Amino acid sequence: MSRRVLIIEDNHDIAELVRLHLHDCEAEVDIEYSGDSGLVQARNRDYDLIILDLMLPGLDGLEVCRRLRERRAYIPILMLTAKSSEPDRVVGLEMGADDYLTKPFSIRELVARVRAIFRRMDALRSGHTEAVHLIEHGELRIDRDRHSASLHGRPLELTAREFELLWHFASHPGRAYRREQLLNQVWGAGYEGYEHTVNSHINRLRAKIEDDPAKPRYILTVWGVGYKFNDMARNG
Amino acid sequence: MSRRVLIIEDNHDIAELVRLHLHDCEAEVDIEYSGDSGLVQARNRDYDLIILDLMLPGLDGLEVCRRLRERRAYIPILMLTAKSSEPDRVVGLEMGADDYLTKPFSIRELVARVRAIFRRMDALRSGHTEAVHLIEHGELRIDRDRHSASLHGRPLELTAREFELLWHFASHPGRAYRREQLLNQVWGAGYEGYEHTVNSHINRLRAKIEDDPAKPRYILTVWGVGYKFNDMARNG
DNA sequence: GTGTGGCGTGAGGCTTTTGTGAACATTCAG
DNA sequence: CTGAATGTTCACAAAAGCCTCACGCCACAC
Repeated sequence: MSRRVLIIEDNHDIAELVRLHLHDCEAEVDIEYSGDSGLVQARNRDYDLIILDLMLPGLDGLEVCRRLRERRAYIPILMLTAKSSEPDRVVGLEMGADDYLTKPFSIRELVARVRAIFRRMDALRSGHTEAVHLIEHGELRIDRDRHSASLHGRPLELTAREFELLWHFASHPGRAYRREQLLNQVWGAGYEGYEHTVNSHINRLRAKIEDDPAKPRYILTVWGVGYKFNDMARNG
Repeated sequence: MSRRVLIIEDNHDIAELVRLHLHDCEAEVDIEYSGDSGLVQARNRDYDLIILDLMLPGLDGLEVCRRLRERRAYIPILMLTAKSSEPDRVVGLEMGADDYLTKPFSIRELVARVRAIFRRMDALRSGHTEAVHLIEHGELRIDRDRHSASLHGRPLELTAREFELLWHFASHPGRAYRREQLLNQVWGAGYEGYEHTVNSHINRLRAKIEDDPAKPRYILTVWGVGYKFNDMARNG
């Protein structure tokens, strides 16, 4: 559960159906049944996505969208509605929606579109620090231009994959990644393979950069989740 | 602001129609008529958007998408195709498309979707992307990205399940949950198990976050109902 | 062809987590 | 005060998750 989704939808069955399926993409889902409460909740917490019905009791869906867009922080909005005419779709998109899906909808397509939005957010978020070309953490130096790394001043013999993995971790110290995310972000979106593959590479990487691979100082295991790069200033 | 769009589409009429209308949103448009040349061109210049037909001479559209996605730089891709079935759409989106529009299409809707993509890229590029996944209640701090929590500044050693449970509670302070709800929302919909399991985890969680587990300040018991996160307690 | 290094997968063994049972404690109604 | 219902604590075995090592495949260089 690494994403947060808010569903604003007065039809309980649809809302529950969507919640159920979004669980599969590791999303934590809240539901609000009216426009007013939806707007309040959306402003109350930070969501990664809002799925918005247009015909709502209380505040109209378009109005909810407009008010959300007044704020600075950008939140993706997916409109899910029975208003299926072309002008409706255009208005919805112009009003600030990222995507527009009409009822009746295929739940699999909805999930696919939600995943597309998550993927994009991930890619752009991690691309943000891409301008940096040299990272130093304690005795560890990683140079993107030279595509090389060194520890205690001694060069490390890393393979391409190991380097990418290490770079990805070191670019976002402290942040925990699940194996699925790593496969997407280091191996490339749409990579089909076992999550166990990640273990293996972590294992080889640790053998090269950790003094004692059994007690790693750099790449830490987050049990039941995945791995993260240690950002605590713990020398030893 | 000038945008650069690449249209990869073998039907000259459609390509020209789209080019014509995208001029309205100040876009500079290139056209390639085959998959191979499209891929080369896409890698050759920096585009803000690629509009991709799927049924192409030479390299297949899906293959073009896949190869583009291998690269680190993220380019939005809008698939525009006659393949209109639900499985086709799902495959296209899973393959890395940002949007999927089927022929015949409304040119106004296409333009609206393109503008939505531009708007989003602008917003994300200007840095308003960071949804902070952090909750603080008094001395309790919970960080979703780091998948860690701390109390009085000291880190807590929580297991994955404990963390999810705490996060769920802290996300909705004051709200009481029945055990059945918690099993559904934290363990996942459709989880089969005893409600007593929740007790056990609450017990372990309290042992870690409460100064005196017998008199909890954070996670309170609601007799005959379940548990709730205390939203009153501020000072100890 | 042949050799080499990198990579993904499989299997076994180990550690941590978690669900469950049982005993004990608390609340509440009458 | 008593008893039933509900909640808490603790221990333990099963399950899940992780680490390691080794094997075979593939791409590339020679």
